[in-house]
Amino acid sequence: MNTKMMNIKSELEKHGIKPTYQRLCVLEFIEQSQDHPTADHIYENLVKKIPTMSRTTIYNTLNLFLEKGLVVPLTITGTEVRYEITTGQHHHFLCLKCGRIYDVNIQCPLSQSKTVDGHQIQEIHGYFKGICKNCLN
Amino acid sequence: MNTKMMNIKSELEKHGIKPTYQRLCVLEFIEQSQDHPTADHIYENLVKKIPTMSRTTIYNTLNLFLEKGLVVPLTITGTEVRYEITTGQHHHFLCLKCGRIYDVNIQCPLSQSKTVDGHQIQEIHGYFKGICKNCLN
DNA sequence: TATCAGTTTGTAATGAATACAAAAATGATG
DNA sequence: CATCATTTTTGTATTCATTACAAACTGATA
Ligand SMILES: [Mn+2]
Ligand SMILES: [Mn+2]
Ligand SMILES: [Zn+2]
Ligand SMILES: [Zn+2]
Repeated sequence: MNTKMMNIKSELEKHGIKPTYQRLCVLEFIEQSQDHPTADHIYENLVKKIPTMSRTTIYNTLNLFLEKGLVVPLTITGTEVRYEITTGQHHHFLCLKCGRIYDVNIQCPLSQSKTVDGHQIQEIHGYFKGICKNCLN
Repeated sequence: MNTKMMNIKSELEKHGIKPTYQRLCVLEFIEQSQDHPTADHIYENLVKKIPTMSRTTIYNTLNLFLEKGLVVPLTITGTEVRYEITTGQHHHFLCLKCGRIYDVNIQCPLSQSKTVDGHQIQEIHGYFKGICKNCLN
C-alpha cells in the first residue's frame, strides 16, 4: 500500500471505521473527485477495479461515512444525493444547463452561527442555481 | 366564487394560466399551507374535496406553476420536493427530528447578487438543518 | 478447527416522479 | 344545437434512486 492509501487508511481509523478494501476505495474516490459524485458515479468507477463491487456496499459505506461525519450530503439537484469530503464551509452552484456543481467560496456571515430563531444548527447549505460561466458562452 | 377564490383566479390569469378548478384548488392549498407541502400532501388534502383528483394532475399543475414562476421548489430534505409560493427571499430550517420546515428570515448579503464567480444566478437557497426549538425540550 | 461478529453481495421492495394514451371538458364556429 | 379541434384531466405503466433483507464471505479469536 502506497503512502496515499496509508493516509486514507488512517483517516478511516481516526473516525472509528474499520478500513476494508472497499471503504478505502470509496473514500479515495470521493477525495480525488472534483465533482461531488453520486452513489452511482462511485459505483460505476469502482466496479472497473473491483468487479464484485455491489451498489449496496456503496450505499452502506456512504451511510456509514455520513454517521461518522466523514462526508457531507448535498441535496442540491433534488433528484439524487451528491457527496463530498467534510472540509471547510463553502457553498455550491448548480448549472441548470450542464449539471456541473461548482464550489463557491464566499464569506457567509452565518457560517459560525450555532442557532437561528432558537433552532440548533447542525448543517448549513448554500445552494445557487443558474447558468455557469462556461455555458454562458 | 368568494373573494379569496377570485384573488387566486386572477393570480393564475396574471401568470398566463387558465384558471381551472383543479388549479385553483392547488394554488389555494399551497397559499394557505404553512409547512411547504409535497405533491402528496396536496393530493391527500384535495382528494377529499375532489374525489376524482389524480396525482398526475398535481404533478402537472406543480410543473406548470414552476414554469410560470408561481411556486418555488425546495430540495431541502433530499427525498422529495417541497413547494412554496414565490415570495420575498428567505431561508429554511429543517428539523432532523420532527421533519418540520421553518421559514428563516435573515438578511442574507448574497440575496441581491446576480452572479457568483462569473456564474449567472437564477435561484438562491439557504438550508439549515438541525434540531428545532420545539424538539430541543 | 469451530465459532462468531462484522462485512459484502444479490435480489426484492419502496416510493417519488415521469411517460403515455384514453377520457372528459372546453370553446369556437356554423 | 351539432360538430370538431384543443386543452385538461385521469389512470396505468414505467423509471430510477434508495432501502430492506437475507445469504455468503472474511478474519479474528478460543
Ligand atoms: Mn463542495
Ligand atoms: Mn418558506
Ligand atoms: Zn454549465
Ligand atoms: Zn423539530
